[in-house]
Amino acid sequence: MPSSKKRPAAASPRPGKRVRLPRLREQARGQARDVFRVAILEAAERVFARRGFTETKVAEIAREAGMAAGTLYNYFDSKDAIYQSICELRGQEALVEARAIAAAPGPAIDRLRRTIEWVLQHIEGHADQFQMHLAMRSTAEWEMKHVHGEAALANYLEHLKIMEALCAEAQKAGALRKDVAPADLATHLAGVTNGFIHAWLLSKPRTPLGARASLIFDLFCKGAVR
Amino acid sequence: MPSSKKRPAAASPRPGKRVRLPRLREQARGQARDVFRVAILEAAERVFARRGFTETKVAEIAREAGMAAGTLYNYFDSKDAIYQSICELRGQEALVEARAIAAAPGPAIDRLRRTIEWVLQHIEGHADQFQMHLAMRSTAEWEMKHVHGEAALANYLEHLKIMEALCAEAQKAGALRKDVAPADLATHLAGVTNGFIHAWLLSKPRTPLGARASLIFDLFCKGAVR
Amino acid sequence: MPSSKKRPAAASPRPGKRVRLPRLREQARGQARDVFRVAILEAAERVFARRGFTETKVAEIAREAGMAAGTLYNYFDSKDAIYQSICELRGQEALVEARAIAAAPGPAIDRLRRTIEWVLQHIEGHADQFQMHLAMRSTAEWEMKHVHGEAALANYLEHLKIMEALCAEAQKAGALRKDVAPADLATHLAGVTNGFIHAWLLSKPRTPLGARASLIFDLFCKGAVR
Amino acid sequence: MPSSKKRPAAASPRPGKRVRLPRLREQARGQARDVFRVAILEAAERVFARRGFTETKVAEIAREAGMAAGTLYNYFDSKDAIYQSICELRGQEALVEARAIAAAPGPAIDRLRRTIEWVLQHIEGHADQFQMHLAMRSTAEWEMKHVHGEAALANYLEHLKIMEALCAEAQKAGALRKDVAPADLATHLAGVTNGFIHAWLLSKPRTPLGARASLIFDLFCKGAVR
DNA sequence: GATGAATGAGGCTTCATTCAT
DNA sequence: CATGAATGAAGCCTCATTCAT
Repeated sequence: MPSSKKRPAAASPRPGKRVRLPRLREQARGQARDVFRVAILEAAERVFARRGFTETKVAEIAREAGMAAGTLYNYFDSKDAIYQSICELRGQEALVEARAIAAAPGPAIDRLRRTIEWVLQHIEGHADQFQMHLAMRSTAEWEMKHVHGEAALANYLEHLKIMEALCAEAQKAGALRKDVAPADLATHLAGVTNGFIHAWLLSKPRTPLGARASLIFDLFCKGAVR
Repeated sequence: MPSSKKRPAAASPRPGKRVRLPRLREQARGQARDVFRVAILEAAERVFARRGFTETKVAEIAREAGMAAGTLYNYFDSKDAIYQSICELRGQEALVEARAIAAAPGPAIDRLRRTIEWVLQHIEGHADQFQMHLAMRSTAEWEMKHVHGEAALANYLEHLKIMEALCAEAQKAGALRKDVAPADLATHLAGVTNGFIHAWLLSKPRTPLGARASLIFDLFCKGAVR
Repeated sequence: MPSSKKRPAAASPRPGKRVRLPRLREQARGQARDVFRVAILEAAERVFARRGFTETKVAEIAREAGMAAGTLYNYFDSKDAIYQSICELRGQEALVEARAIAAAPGPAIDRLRRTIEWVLQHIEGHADQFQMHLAMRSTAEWEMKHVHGEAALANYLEHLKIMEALCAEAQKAGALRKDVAPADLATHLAGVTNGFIHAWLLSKPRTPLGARASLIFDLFCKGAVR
Repeated sequence: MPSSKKRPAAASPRPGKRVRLPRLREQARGQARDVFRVAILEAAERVFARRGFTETKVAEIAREAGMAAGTLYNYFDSKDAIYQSICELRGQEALVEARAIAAAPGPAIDRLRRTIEWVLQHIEGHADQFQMHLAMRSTAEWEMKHVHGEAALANYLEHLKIMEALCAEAQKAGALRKDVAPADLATHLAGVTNGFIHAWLLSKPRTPLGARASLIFDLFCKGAVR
C-alpha cells in the first residue's frame, strides 16, 4: 500500500532542462556562505579582542555581526569552532605573506628585514585583532590540550621555521655569524621583535610601530654594545 | 616595598578585664591564617597551571588544598581574588630578587647579566607555574579591563623599569651604546630573553635553559652579525 | 466513512468572464496537493519509525520527502499535524478493512478469526510503521492530554467496538460462551493478539507472524488448559 | 620555595582520635543521599506520569521535589539518568516480588494465578506510575537504540522468563496443555493480562482491577468457547 | 508554490558562592 | 572555623517555524 516512492520528483520542470541550481547559482550560494562566514569571523574577532574568549557571549558576537544568535550555528558548529577558524584564517593569511616575502629574490638578510617590517606594519594595522592573537599564542602554550590554539601554535612554529631558513641562508651568504645555530638566530630575531611589539601594545599613546623596524633590525644585527 | 607588618604598641588592654586575644594568640592566629592562605595559593597555582583559569573549578582547588570548597571563602573572597593573589605573590617574590640583584655592587652590565641568569634559573625551576604566569601576562594585555592580571601587568612593567635603570647605568659606564634609549635596550633584552624562554617552553625534551644565558647575553650584546 | 468529495454543481460562472480555475484544473490541483500530502506522510512515517517522534527533525522529514523544509508547511500546519495525520490515515485504512471483514457474510466466529489473520498479515507487512503505531497508542495513553495520538486512541477504541460486536454476534450464534461480557471477550482477543505481536516485535530473527494466527485463535478459543 | 605540601592537615583534631567522619556519620550521610535520590525519583515519576518525558522540564521535577534545579545534579547526572533510574528501581521492585511468588511452594498453576493477582493489585495501587511504565516499555521497543528504556525492556523480558518457567512447571504437573510451547503460554497469559490492564486504564470511572483476576485467569485457562 | 536561511524562545546543565549545621 | 550540599543565575545550543526571494 504505502508504496515507498522515495521522491515524488517534486514538480520537476520541463524535461530537457535538467538539474537546476546549475553552477552559477550554486557558486553564488557558496560565495554568499563565505561572505557570511567572513562577516561572522570579523565580528567575533572584534568581540574576542575586547572581551577575551570566556567573557565573550555568543549572543554578543551575533549582535556585532548583526544577526540572530541561532544564525551563527548555520555557519559554525560552536563558539569554539569560530575561535579556531579565526586562528586558522589569520594564521594562514600571515603565513602566505611571510612565505611570499621569504621566496622573493634578493639577499636573505634583506628578506629577513622585510619580513620584520611587514610584521610590524601588519600588526600596526590590525592592532585589535593582534592583541587577541598574541594572547592566543600564549594561551595555546598554557592550555595546549584544549582545542583552542593548537592551530595558532602550529602557525607560530611555521613562522619560526621560515625565519630559521632565512637565517641559514643569510649565514651562508656571510651576512650573519656562523657560530650560532640558525634556529637560535630566528629565536633571537623573533624575540626582539616581539619585545618591541609588546612594548608598543602597552604604550599609552601608541607611537608608530613601523618606525621601529630600523631600530629592531639594528639591535638584532649589531647588538646593544657600542 | 615589602609592606612592614605594623605592630601597634597601642592601647594596652585594661588590666582586670581579661585580655581578649592577647598579642600572642592573635599573632598565632594571624600566622595560622597565613599558612592556610599560602597552602591555598600553592594548590591553586598547581591547578591553574595544568587546567588554565577557566577550566579550573574552585572545588578542584579545594581538593588539591585538602579542604572543603566553602573553607576557601574564609581566606579569599573569590576565585578571582585567589588568582590575583598568586600574581601578586609571585610577582613580589620575583621583584624582591630582581631588586636585590640590581642593587648589588659591581658593574651594571654584570648585574644585567646576572638578572637574566636568575630569571632563567627561576623559570627552569618553576616551569609549571611559569607557564601560568606567562599566560597571565598575555591575558593581562588582552583582557586588561578584567580584574585578572592587572597586578601581573604592573609587575612586568616594574621589571622593565629595573632593567631600564640598569641599562641606563651601563650606558653611562660605557658598556652599552648610547644611541639607543635605555627603555629600548631593556625592551631588547627582555625580548631576546623571552624569545628563548618561549622556545624552551615549546621544546619537547627540554634542554637546560640556564645554559642558554651566555648565548642570550652574547646575542643581546653583540648582535647577530659577525 | 470515506468522506465523499463534494462536487458543488453550484453557481456556474458567468459566461464572458474567463472562468478562473475551471473545474478540471481545480481538480488537478487538488489531486496534486494530495499527492504531496501523501508523499510527506509516507516520508514522515519512515522517519518517525526509525527515530521516534522527538528525535525526528522536520528537516529530516523534508529531506526524506525530497523537498525543502519550508514546503512542508504549505501542506501541514506543524510537525504535530503531520504526526496526527499519519495516525488518522493509517487508522482509517485499518478501520475500513476491519469494517469490511466484519460486514462480510458468514459465521461471526469466522469473521473474528479473519480479522485477526488480517491484522497479523498487515502488521507483518508494515512492521516498521507498526512499531510507530504501537508506540503511538501507548504514548496516547500516557500523554493523553497532548495533541498526539488522540486520534490513534479513538481508532483503537473503534477497533475494539467492532470486535465487541462480532463477539456478541458469535455469542448469539452459540460460538462463544455467554457468561462473559462481549466487551471482555474482545479485550481477551485483543490482548492475546497484542501479546503475540509484542513477542514477535521483540524476537530477533523474526519468525513469520501470520503463521501464529492459528495458535492465537486456538488459545483464545480453548484456553491454556488441556 | 613553594614547597609542595599537599595538605596542610587542615587543623587536625587531637591526635589519638583519627579519621573523623567515622562509620556512623558516613552511614547517615549515605542514607541521606538515598533519601534524596528516592525523593527525586518519586517526584520525577509523578511529573513524567502526567507530562511524558519530553514535556517534562527538569525545573518542574525540581519544583515537585521541593528543591532547586541545580540540586538535582548533585544526585543524578542528567534528566536521562533520572528516567533510567526510575525504570531500574521500579523494575527491580517488581522483579523481586515476582520472583518471590514464583519461588513460593504450591502448585505452579496457583503461583501463576497469584502472580497475575499481584500484578493487578500492584498496578491498581500505582496507576499513575504505571501509565509511565507502560509507555516506557513501548517506547523502549520503538526507540530501542536510545538510552531510555533498555533497562525497562530487559525487565519486561525477565518477567516473561519467570512466567515461562512457571508455565513449563505447570505443564509437567499436567495443569496446562502440552501441545503449546511454554513461551507461547506465557505470551498468552501476559497478553490477556495486558489487554485487561489496557482496558482498565482507558475506562473512565475505573472499576476495580483486582476483581478481574478471576475472569482473566478463567479466560486464560478455559478460553472463550463454552 | 518552492526554497532554505534566519529567527529566537526555551531547555539542560554548570559552577561560583552561600549558609545551616 | 570547617564543611559540603543547596542554590540559581546565566550560557550554549537546538530546532520548529517564518518569510523574503
